[in-house]
Amino acid sequence: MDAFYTPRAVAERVAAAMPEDFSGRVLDPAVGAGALLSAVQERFGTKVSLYGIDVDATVVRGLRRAQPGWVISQADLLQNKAKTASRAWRAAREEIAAVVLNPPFSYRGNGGDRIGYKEFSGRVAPAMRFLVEVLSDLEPSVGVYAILPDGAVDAERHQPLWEAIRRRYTVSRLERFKTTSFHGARVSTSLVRLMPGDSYDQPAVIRRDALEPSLDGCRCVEVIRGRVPVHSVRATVPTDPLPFLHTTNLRMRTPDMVASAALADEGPLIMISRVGRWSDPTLLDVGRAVLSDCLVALRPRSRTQLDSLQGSLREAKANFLSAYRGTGAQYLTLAAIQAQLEELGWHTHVVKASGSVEACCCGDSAARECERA
DNA sequence: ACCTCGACAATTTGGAAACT
DNA sequence: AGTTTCCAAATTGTCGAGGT
Repeated sequence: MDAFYTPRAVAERVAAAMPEDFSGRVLDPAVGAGALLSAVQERFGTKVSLYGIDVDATVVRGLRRAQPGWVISQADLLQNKAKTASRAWRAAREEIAAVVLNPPFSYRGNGGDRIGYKEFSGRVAPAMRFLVEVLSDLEPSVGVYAILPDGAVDAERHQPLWEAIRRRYTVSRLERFKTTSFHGARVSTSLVRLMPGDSYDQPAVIRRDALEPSLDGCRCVEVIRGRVPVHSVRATVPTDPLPFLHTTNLRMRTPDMVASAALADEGPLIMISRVGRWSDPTLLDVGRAVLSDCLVALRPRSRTQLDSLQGSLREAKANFLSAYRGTGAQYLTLAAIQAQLEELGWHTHVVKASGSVEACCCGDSAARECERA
């Protein structure tokens, strides 16, 4: 299990987020060195009683010695039996005012544990599993204050779970911490508050499929996620070489690698970086090239559209900048790219990399425009 | 001869307490 | 702080056995 304990400065922000007149029981189910509870104690003094749980027996022993006034239990929060048997958890079930939480983030890839919470069921990152453990068994009257990796907050596959949580809690992201806030790691995290009571009066996110398609002339654009990882290009010498384009080439302009023509996409393409940071869209105006899996290419239908698409992208720069998400490296999902483009009045059509150019996806009247263009 | 199902392979896609 | 690499689950494609 990872042990990235909460730095003092972060813990203080968590305590500061709690209401001024707060009092009652506070539980930290992943207490570690006790930084969060210490900060709460410093702010609220004798108005609070403090409970902690940790899986690490050494940590628990140390904390019990250092804080004789706290109730500290040793248990694995993800083991139902051990959890429910622990003194701290039982006390919290009886009555709890607030839960403070800095769960383990440790996670790579798209996996995670399959969990259920109310109407949600699916795979989630460990941090979310910790949060759900709390929510499914405890009813903190004031709320939950959790430090979560941005990936857990923003990941597409966690949205149905957040939806289920929002039905019962008002969820707010109170603060984004600096990526350097945790010692020995660079990670994007946020302070998220869950207050009992649903948050459905908050402005809902506009769903893409709820938007009216704009049919004023053809504004079709194909969205292509590159499919070739850099390492696979380095490992092979193609017999039919075409330029290989990677995020590094967006600024350098001149491709410095080649890959097999079988993997190439037909131009003209406007390329944006899927992973990394937004840089001005780069136009590849002639011929074909192979796209790295860190790039997304936009392919409009005609030269006039090419210009107007570039204009749209320039205009929407700020929106694209804020659409990048992630705990570590920032990235755009295909859905996020589509949402941005649709907002600008483009019809998007995700097509496979190195496939053939597909038929126009507009409505009938606009399709005729396309053919003329 | 044709359809269905399931195992396995290949590709696609989101994502990373990362890397430089 | 900005960026690079490439992983692993999810999804899609395919192939053959067995049923109709």
